[in-house]
Amino acid sequence: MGRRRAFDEDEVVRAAVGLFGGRAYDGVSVDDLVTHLGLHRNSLYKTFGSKRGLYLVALRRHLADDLRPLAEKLAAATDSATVLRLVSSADLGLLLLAVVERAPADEEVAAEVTAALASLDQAIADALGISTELAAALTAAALGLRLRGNPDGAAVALTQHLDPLN
Amino acid sequence: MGRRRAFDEDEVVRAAVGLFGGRAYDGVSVDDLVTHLGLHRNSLYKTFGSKRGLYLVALRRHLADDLRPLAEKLAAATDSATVLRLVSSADLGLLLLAVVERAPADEEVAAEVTAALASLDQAIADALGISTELAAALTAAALGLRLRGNPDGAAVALTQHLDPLN
DNA sequence: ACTTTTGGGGAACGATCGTTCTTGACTGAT
DNA sequence: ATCAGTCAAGAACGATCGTTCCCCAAAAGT
Repeated sequence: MGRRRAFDEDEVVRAAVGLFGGRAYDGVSVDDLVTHLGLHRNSLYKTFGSKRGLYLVALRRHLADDLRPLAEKLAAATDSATVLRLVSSADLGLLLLAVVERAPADEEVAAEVTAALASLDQAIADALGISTELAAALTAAALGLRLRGNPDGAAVALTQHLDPLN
Repeated sequence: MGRRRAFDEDEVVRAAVGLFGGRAYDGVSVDDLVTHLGLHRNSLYKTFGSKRGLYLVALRRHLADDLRPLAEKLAAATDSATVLRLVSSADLGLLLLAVVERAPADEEVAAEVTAALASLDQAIADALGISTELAAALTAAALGLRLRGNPDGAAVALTQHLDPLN
């Protein structure tokens, strides 16, 4: 019973991932969300409870859609060059912003991204047969490269000076 | 002529570095600034023009006070382990936030942090006698470690698998 | 002593923030 | 045909945002 929704919840969440991944949490207003996601204010609050609620759903979706596939691709990697290339070129804008900007202010976000990064570390450690410490360092290095916009040759130069590791 | 200031501009800017380095730009309100910096609203606007003006001054001060000394310490470094340790343990909270959160929205901030990171790269390249590409990768890796809160053993594990480089 | 200049105190501005309310349109079940 | 329940449209809420105004206090120059 009742009227049918005029918006697709999946599309809305994906679009929210794009918006929140592009600028800071406080830089995205509810007006922005309503305008760009194509749903009404009421529907937003009915469906997600609050702006933060939508953000959390978008973050989890980002991790499920963009991070899990990355971890699966990493499982097939056999050297650190591939790992660095895969991680630093992945679409992880929202994760990066979440780590730097939201996690310090929102412990639910902090728990989410900590677990996500840990699973990334584990995937790398398993794929290359290395320690989780070293895997965590590789993840960190890749995120750092991503953060700097992958300066030309940096990733290549780094892997050229890394041991075969495994 | 005129009345003397009841606040120390240096102290105010340093305190602003601390505030802006602790949470996102939009997460620091003018009320927060006025309360924690110990100067009046009027004085803030008289002295710095706007919240953004104070932010820019604080950012430049952060780079001058915290990044330049780091570059000087780096000049004495002879191996990548020292570089990673120095950079990843430096107090670069504001720089990190600026890169991830403000630079995409404020091109003056973007120019500032790009130049700062480039000078860091150059200092590392000069100290170790390596290419700027590799130095940029080291900077990125150190920032990534810093971003993850320097997980135990990660930096050590990474350097153990790096060539002597030079 | 008087003027001039600058800084601090505090209220207030319009704009925008996230959120909620009211109303009416739509649709499936009775 | 009627009812119950969901959604959309849009105005409006109080709170907070960055910024400005007015007034008086304090100190330097004449």
